Amino acid sequence: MDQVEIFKALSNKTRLQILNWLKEPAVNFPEQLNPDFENTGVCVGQIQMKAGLSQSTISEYLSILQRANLVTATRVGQWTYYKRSEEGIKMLNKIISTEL
Amino acid sequence: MDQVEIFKALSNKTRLQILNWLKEPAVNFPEQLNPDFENTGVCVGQIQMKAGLSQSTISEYLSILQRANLVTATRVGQWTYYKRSEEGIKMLNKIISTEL
DNA sequence: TTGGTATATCGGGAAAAGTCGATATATATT
DNA sequence: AATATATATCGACTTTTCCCGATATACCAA
Repeated sequence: MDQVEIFKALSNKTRLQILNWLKEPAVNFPEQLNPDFENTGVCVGQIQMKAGLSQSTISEYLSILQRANLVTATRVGQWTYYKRSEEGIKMLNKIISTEL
Repeated sequence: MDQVEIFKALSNKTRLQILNWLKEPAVNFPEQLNPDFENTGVCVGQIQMKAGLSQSTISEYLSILQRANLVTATRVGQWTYYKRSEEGIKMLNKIISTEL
């Protein structure tokens, strides 16, 4: 993954917020229906409602974050659950402290 | 300073390269004339030549990096010397490990 | 299989970023 | 004061990003 792409993914207020919200799903998405969402993540619709942007935009943003390895996606039935990729974020930390 | 602006500053290959080159000025800018450049930094012209983009573009890029607190500038005579702001970069590390 | 819901993808218009050449400004030299 | 050099700023054009609505796809339930 290209460093530039990672930083581009982070160059947007909404995408940074999403990453932050996913730190504490239970706090930020109290209306979550999926009982296992702490493990699986939060579905697109919930994130979209909280962000207040269109469905297509949020879907797009989530895939940008995914391509940058900042989140992972799990499809369960008709829902796609997204959660932070702590591994990818750790990698980013390493990049910044060594390569930057 | 807005986080988004910092990440935008880093979302460009040339700007990332500049930041890297400035880690080792003596290695990357051997034709440097200023005898004190290890302290003061490297002047715009040298960076421009190495990057191979126009003078105006590099001047612009350096001020983008400066606004993001990733480099500092010192004017000496007709030259402006730029160097990494290790402090700003440390701050970025903190942002990423705590706020992201 | 028909319809309903969740997400992804496509096409597009507006705004921002990339990049240039030309010009302006600041400084130094004569 | 006149000229030369280094850098900054301006105006313009192209490419990319932002964000939308419309449509397609995937899955589920009756």
